[in-house]
Amino acid sequence: MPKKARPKATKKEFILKKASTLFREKGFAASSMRDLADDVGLEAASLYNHIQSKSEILQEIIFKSANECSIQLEAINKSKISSVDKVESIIRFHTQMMIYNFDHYFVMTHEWMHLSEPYLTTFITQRKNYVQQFEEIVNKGIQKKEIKPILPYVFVLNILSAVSGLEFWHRSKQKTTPKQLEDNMVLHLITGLKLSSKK
Amino acid sequence: MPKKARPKATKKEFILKKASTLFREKGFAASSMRDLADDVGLEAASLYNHIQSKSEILQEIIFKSANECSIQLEAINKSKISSVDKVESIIRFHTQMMIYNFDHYFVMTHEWMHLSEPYLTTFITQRKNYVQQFEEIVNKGIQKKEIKPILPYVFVLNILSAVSGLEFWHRSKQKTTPKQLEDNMVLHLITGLKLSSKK
DNA sequence: CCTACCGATCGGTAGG
DNA sequence: CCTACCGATCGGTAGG
Repeated sequence: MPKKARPKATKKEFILKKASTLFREKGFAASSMRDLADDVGLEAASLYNHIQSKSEILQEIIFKSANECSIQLEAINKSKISSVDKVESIIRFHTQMMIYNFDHYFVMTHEWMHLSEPYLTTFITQRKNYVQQFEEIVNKGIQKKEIKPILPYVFVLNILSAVSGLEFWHRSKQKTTPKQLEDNMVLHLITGLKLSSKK
Repeated sequence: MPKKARPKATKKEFILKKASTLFREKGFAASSMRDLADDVGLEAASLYNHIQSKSEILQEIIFKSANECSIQLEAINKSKISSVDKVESIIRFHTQMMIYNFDHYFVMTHEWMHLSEPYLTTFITQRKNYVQQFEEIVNKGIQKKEIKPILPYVFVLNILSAVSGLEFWHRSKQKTTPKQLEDNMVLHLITGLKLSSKK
């Protein structure tokens, strides 16, 4: 018989999952540990056998998504495809994150400001690096005449926030498949709206 | 001598302005009335001579922006211009809202879920109508072959959330003029990213 | 994992 | 517009 079984990992993940849904719906500050305990099916005090603090929960939710984003961008950036195709890959990747890790992704994009130090600074730095790396891809595309001369950060921020706005879709009846959604995101954000470009 | 002077209107507006900045920075739930009182330069209790409750402040901030959006959309919709030009007008209008009424607009898009009833229901209904009206413009453009066959709500939500993502720009050094920003928003969201459309 | 409880802080009121 | 204060709720701990 081992000294300690460890069902904690599983239970902790369950708590994190419930917390990510709760934080998305009510926001971090308006969510109490008693709310969370109700969702999990425990008394509030019992949560502290699995997690250290309310802050820790937010940190784990946010950095799980943030690190995945960073890793994916790195991988896309290294691949030998055109700049436009890299941008397309990033749009598809973010759209998928939003669809399949909705709560985590949403909490990352909307609640990061409630991180405590030093995590807040870490996150801001990580995000800044992410945006710069993305901008660099756009810049190279402009130099190679693949991409029109647009302000790179406008394009980058438009994409990142357009994706996080898909919450509406997610809440709604989902009459569209994830694939359709992804294709339409690419269609709009890369080729624009106009049918003929006579102007 | 009149029975009552009325400096209240001015003071209340000052409180609302301070509150909109505070709510944008910390979120509604994490902002206390003591925080707000500090910013305004009063004791917390004294705020209640000018406003009725914390909820009321949020309501006034949000519906001021929401009503302005609804009125503007109505006006644009009635004007005799092409569908694409209507969409462009809406993009420019929202970008301007974000630039010049940053705090109010941001609080509307990020904190509306903290409205209490019946205001919450009113807001959700108003927003739904707004999106539907916008979608209708896109739909007509598709029928008239001005706009490519895209899912209208994808396009509409992309635009609305892209604008609210410009917070980053707003916080930054603003090396771009508002006019440049507006033009780039239109450039991206209407004509896309690609230089040549050979594909 | 629960009961019992802590000090701190919350939105808001009484009274002047 | 302030002092003084209210009941409620917060994140978290002690002890078993």
